[in-house]
Amino acid sequence: MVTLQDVAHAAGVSIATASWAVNDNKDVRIPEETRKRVRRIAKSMGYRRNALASGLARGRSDSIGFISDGVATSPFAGQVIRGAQDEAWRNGKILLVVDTNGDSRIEHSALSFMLERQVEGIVYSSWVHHEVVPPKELRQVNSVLVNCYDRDSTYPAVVPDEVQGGLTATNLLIAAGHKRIAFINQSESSPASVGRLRGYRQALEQAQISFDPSLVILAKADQEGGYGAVDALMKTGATAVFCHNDRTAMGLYDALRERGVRVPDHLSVVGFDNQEVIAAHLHPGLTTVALPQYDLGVLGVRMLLEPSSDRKHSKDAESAPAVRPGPKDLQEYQPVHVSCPSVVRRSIAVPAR
Amino acid sequence: MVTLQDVAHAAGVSIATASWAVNDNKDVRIPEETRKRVRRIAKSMGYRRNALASGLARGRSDSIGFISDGVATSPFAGQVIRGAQDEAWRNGKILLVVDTNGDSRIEHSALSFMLERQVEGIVYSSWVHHEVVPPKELRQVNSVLVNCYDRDSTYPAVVPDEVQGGLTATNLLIAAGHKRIAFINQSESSPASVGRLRGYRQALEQAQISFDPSLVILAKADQEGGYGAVDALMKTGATAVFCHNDRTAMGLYDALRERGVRVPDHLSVVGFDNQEVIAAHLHPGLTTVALPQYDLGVLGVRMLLEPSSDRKHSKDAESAPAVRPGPKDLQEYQPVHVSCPSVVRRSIAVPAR
DNA sequence: CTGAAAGCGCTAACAA
DNA sequence: TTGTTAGCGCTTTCAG
Repeated sequence: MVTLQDVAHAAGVSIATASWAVNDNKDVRIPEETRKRVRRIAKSMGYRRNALASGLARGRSDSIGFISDGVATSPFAGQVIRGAQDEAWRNGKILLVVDTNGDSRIEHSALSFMLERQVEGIVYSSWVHHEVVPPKELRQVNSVLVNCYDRDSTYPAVVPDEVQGGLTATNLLIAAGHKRIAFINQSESSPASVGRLRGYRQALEQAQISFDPSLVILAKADQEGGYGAVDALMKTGATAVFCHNDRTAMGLYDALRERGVRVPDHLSVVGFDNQEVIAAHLHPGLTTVALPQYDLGVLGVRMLLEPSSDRKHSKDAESAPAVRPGPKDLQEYQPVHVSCPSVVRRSIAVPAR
Repeated sequence: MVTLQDVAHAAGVSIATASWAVNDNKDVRIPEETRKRVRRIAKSMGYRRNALASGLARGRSDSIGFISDGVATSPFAGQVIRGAQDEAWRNGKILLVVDTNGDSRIEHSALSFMLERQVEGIVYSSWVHHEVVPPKELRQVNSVLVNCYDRDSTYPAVVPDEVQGGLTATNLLIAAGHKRIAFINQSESSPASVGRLRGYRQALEQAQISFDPSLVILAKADQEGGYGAVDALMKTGATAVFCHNDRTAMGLYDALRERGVRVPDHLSVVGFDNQEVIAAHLHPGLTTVALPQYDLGVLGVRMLLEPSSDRKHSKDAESAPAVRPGPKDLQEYQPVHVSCPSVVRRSIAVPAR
């Protein structure tokens, strides 16, 4: 291994000068030619800076931790991680990734590992949008929650805008002229199910369509759920349906086909997630709303790297007068909601009649 | 930040003793009580070793690089990365992950980044099994190819056993009693398409069924390909079909349903990949062969960490007498083939007649 | 403009 | 058994 010392020696300059030349340090003026020469020699010798030594000396590691409870489990997380990586990259940082698989023991060791490695921040992410109680070690370093949030908003967080997403999806149907729109929602309560429902209702309201509770059907948020919801759905007499997610829509497609109901001629369908191997490949292609996974990743590390103080509001005694004392000096952050764009394909038509 | 020095000071021991105590070094005997005390004090002070300093001093980083051309693109890669991570973890190493998205510029910088960070090895992986020409920097460190291989086998590599997979898939059909088995293969030539075809033929041969070329249909390896292959398939009069992958099978399912052909009553189907959000959720559930993604990851880092010399064969002049000179001192490795297990669901039945 | 030198926090001889 | 100390490779004052 060739060190900076070797380079300096070979170039006949001091090690300090070599360092400056190699790092192209602007704060110090060394003749352009010397700089060039040193760099050339360094390259020819195959010099490569030792990031451990450099990091130690500078007190920074140029790395940031990324903790996820499931990269593998879902195609989703992959996009988040990619966004995070790209943004980190742009800032000269590298990602230390660990997938805890939801195991909190792994989570703790992962955190130690990262902290020992002097990460400059940690992105704590979940593959499903939900509330989490982050391990306390997270406080020891700058960190942000992605696709999840803590109850008291003591961490900055970035999540998809479920309400807007639900609104967008429903509007797609309304715009096509539908009035009787069913909603196969996730039976389990979650940010997604309540947010999307709210969006659905907002859209109806804005279109002056009165909300009919019998139009919302609860089901498990996967193919089996969608498949099983078909009877209830047919009974409603809806001309269109908003499915909680693409998997639900996929299951529904199957059931509809078995009944001879054609999409979109007999029934218009809109999904949610724009899920990789599914949405674009159903017959007909599924119109849906995309989860902004990549952007979540990007924003997550961006927030880490440039802690813009304008986004946070210190919880002062006036606005919340001793109602819930809580940890004294913790700030309260406004979660960032990233909007979910629509992706139009072929599953929507004007109503039959 | 509390350093080892602080701990030593607080405990009234030398810094060396503190180091030994904290790291539970067995090579040196220090009284159990001292050891305990130091560790207790360290913990109470919130001491955390600086991995940069420690790594620098020891000359190791306890980290390994993982380069992929697409974690995000495919649900597959997620599993590989998880396997790699778990195995690294077991050995006290952490993964530096970067997804190059197939961009060779990113690839080069990623390599530099990793090399600078003194990674102890690099796993170079691809989301689709194929031949690659790895960047030469890979030679500067211990590294292994995962789900890909280089032409001259100058790197250790671990790949799925496509032949065995194709054989297994076909045997599933044969075991159910099918004789006339079609194969919708990927039109593009790839390790998967040639391997699986070979497996298919081997299975037929072993079952004494003669190979009928008209039974193999070429199609794009996705839903659209499967969907479009239905006409050709029906013409063959096959009672069963082996699809190149699950996506193909999914598309085929759609087309069959539109024609009123029922799976498995009228036609038995077997896929390949056991793809996450698809295989288990089709109607009926798709019997398939699983790609051993997780194991590929595990084996990759394992091979990195314990370079077992029994797996490699130096290319000696006798066995290959000057035919292709090639880089003199490069070893030739035998790629490791990981077998693909079958996953039985409901898409296979005995032949109709 | 350039070099000497003092660390960064930790490990591992080498002494004691 | 424990402490002293010389680095690991690089950055960065501080003098020259």
